[in-house]
Amino acid sequence: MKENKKIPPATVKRLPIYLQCLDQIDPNDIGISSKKLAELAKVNDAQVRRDLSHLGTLGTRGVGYDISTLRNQLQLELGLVEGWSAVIVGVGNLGSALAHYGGFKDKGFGVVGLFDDDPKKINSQVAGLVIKPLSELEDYCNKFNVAIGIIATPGEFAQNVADQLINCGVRSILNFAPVLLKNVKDIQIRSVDLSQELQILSYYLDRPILKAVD
Amino acid sequence: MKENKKIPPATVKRLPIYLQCLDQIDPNDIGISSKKLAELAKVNDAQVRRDLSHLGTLGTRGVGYDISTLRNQLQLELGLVEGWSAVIVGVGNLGSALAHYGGFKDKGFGVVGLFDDDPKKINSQVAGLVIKPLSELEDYCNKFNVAIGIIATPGEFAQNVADQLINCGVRSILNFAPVLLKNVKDIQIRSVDLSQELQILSYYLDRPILKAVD
DNA sequence: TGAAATTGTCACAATCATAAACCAAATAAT
DNA sequence: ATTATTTGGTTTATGATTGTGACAATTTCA
Repeated sequence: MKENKKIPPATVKRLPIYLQCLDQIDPNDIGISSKKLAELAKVNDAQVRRDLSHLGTLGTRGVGYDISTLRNQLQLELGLVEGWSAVIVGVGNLGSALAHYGGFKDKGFGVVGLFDDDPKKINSQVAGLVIKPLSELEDYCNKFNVAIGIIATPGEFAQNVADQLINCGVRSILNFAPVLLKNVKDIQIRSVDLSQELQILSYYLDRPILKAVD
Repeated sequence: MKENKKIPPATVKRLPIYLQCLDQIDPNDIGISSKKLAELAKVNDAQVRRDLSHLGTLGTRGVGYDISTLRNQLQLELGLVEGWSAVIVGVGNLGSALAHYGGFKDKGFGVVGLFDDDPKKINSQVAGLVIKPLSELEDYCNKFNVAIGIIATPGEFAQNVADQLINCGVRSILNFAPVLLKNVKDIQIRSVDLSQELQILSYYLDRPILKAVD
């Protein structure tokens, strides 16, 4: 399949999973079959082949996929080689946890700034970064060319923070506040609502026969 | 639509959103139309009506939905009135943040225990709870009839912890560790992988024309 | 009574997952 | 070297799930 074609959203969501699976296999292995990868990723093997075919012709018939080629291609397709910079706004418990989270750096993201408007927090350090007031957000975003804003404020401030981020040129937002942010053209927003996840689990708790998805 | 029928997963995922939207509207309002609710939830209004029709005939033609009835029905359907108990395993930065997170209690979930095997953490307090070693997990689960386990350990321990939780009778798991947990029959598992969310955003950063979904 | 508002539901279109059929490459056997 | 076999990529087909437009049915209000 051609590489310039649009990749279906359902596939995009699985690409990071495949990447994760590659990190879990024996580092001595040099190749992997779609069947094996499907097993690790817990999806159908036909799905794996089809998903990967969107990235170009990566596999070798009769052999499988070369692991390092596959990893490179996944990273390339996902833009993980771009070294995107991120800021975290709201340095409470969750924001602080996110600042310490090593998984971001591993995947090529750099948290370059922490912001909070609580005077008690400003100028204190978390995870090696000094917390700044939001008034300095714009300078930071320009200086570091920040592409991603992570919102970990209480719900009531989230929309305002999002507006400010967008205003500063941030094009993608990962929102942990329990509110639905306004949709803005050309701005990517993903929300993670911890309590919603529990609620979905709760639904299926009452109905043990059914299976949750996604 | 009949109430005993299976609700499509895509709908189940939206029910908590509708509930969230109800909390955002003027407390003096007594009713709401599908159009208004759709606007708040950022979905199509036909979708709202169809989703809600799965809960029974709640609305009144020509009028709309009674807010308190709707809220009650959503809470009932999602099992939020059951008062499920949860434990958090892994009290690092993220686990600690989750322990402090108020959104769980608001929705009827109670965090009744924190567990960690780091000797330095055991017996210290976080969010009013004393951290216990995993050896006490089973007693706790029996005593409090724990239904939900929240895993916030590093990836390498997650599968082991999940096995232990299941062994202790926990039927639902919310996993924050960056690993895919084994699928077990009759056990509900949802995973939230922070770095994966960023990776999906990253894909669309390179392609500003497309829009991320979900 | 008639017009406006709004629901519940059907029908259709789009997306998606899975299975099947087919084809290409590599390896093993002769 | 040739052929058979295995592996697996690619394409097509099929069925399931999902989202959305349309509209009859019901209620309110003037």
